Amino acid sequence: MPRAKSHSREQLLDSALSTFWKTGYHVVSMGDLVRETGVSRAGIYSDFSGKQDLFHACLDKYQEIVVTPAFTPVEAPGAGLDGIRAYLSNLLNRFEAADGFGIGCLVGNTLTQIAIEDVATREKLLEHCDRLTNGFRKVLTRENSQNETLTAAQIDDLARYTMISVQGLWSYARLTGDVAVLRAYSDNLVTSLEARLRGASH
Amino acid sequence: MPRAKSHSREQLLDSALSTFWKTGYHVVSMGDLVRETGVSRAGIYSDFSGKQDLFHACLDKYQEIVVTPAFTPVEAPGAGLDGIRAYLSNLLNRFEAADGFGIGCLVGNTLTQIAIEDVATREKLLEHCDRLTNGFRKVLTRENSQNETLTAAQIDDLARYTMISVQGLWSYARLTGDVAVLRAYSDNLVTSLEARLRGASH
DNA sequence: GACGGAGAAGAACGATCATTCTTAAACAAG
DNA sequence: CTTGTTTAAGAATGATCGTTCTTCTCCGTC
Repeated sequence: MPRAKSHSREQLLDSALSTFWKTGYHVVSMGDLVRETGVSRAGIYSDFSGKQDLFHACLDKYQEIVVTPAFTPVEAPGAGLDGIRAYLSNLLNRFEAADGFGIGCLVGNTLTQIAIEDVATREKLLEHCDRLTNGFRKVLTRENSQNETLTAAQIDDLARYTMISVQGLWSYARLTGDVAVLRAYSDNLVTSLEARLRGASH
Repeated sequence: MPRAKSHSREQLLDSALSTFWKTGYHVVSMGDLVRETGVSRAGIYSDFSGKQDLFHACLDKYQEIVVTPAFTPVEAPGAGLDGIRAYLSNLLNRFEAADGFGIGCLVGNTLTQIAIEDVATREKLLEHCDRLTNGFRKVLTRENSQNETLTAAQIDDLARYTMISVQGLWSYARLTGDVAVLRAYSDNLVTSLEARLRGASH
């Protein structure tokens, strides 16, 4: 009968995820991961084929334990603009609780760290962005269905606009510790969505 | 009499800048820099005390040869929203000319790459963000002076909103090769500024 | 032509990287 | 307790990192 593993793959992933998230893929060394996760080198290599494999697993874990819970208000059936407000508000609350400079979004951080040629990683990042865009699109489509102020193409652009703006928010969150600035940004974003849906361009 | 240097410090900086910009600080090795710049290791170390010193000089050079020319329409005396439009349009044209995935903004890329503790670099990035914010604030203040639709504090927030949105734009530019998506984002950004200045929140 | 000094080139260095391998401890089965 | 198997731990490895140093070439001067 095989011995039970002394370390949990899930705990390893949790710990590695937060290390990659905070510090970035290239700066994190296997030695760092051994120290942070408490799992030996052999333990890590028995579960993953290498650093990149572990990182890709962390990207999946990030979707599971960070994005999915945070994005629930947007992806919930029947969600409206309030869902987007709740999503942003939750993220800002967590930023505030962290007390200090933010670590941004793992996906956004990775975006600027990976090589142009790394198509496997890029694919994962695109999936994340599409997920956000799709969530926003559903909400905006629903909000637009009453007045039909905007065309489907405009809703499409506005959904991507929201997604990219969120990327900007988390990017800048790495630079500032001032949650008020981020809240002001978030408020302005929601305000501009409201204005567009109300038909402010006419 | 000292011999003339065979390499130009400016050309070295130009070449190093584009290498850092494309690939990122940590991934670029001194060997890469020697190959890309055509300057020997000794040549580089005679002009700069090390990799980080060279990188900081590249950040300055970036301001000089990238940000300043691109941002002229916004910083020009008397510039209005058209200045912001021209600024965004110029950047997108350059993106399109590059033909492929964008390399984003060196400052935005660096944001997610540096360690939280690297205060010297962080300071330089903050300066850049403040410069953008100040430029946008002047334009928005001017546009707002006619109707006084917004308070000074609101203009402040809107200026930062614009700056952060631009960060998001360049962040996502690393992921997509589709300039139409970026143009749509840029259009939406300007539209939302117009709407706010017109007083769409009432 | 000979000499002196400065710059270019890249070999050399210690440190550290991701990965592999060796070794020993820990547990189930008999 | 003994044996067999599987894991954990960290030493070993080759590659590569940023940096330094040596070597050689080049050029102005006498």
